Amino acid sequence: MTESFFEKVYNVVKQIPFGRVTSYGAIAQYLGTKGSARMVGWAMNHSHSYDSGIPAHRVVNRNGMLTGKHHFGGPDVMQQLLESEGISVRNDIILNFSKHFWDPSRELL
DNA sequence: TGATTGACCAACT
DNA sequence: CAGTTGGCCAATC
Repeated sequence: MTESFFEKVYNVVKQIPFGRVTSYGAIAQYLGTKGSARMVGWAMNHSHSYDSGIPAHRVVNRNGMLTGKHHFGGPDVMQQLLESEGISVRNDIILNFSKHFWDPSRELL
């Protein structure tokens, strides 16, 4: 397997169930490197260049805040996508974030 | 080729 | 309690 770190990130993000969200740090922790959470965000930034089918909108920061909403082509696109999956977003923050939170290292194995 | 940055997180001061 | 620093990996300057 010659998959790079960000390729693994894409692999995990694709496995996020519908109506669920996760955090950059959770993915990084699942990969075994919590410090590379920034890398996850970077990978998401170029996710469209690797595979357009990556639900990057399901990945937010630890606070459930839509930090990278501006990278979806619009400041409200990410929120609309999340609400479209039944996730309530208010003030760029996911409501009941813990409820929709999907931890790859816990649910996925 | 060395230095800087990046959609982060946790710990330390 | 708020601001700073360290850490991780890869890409860009």
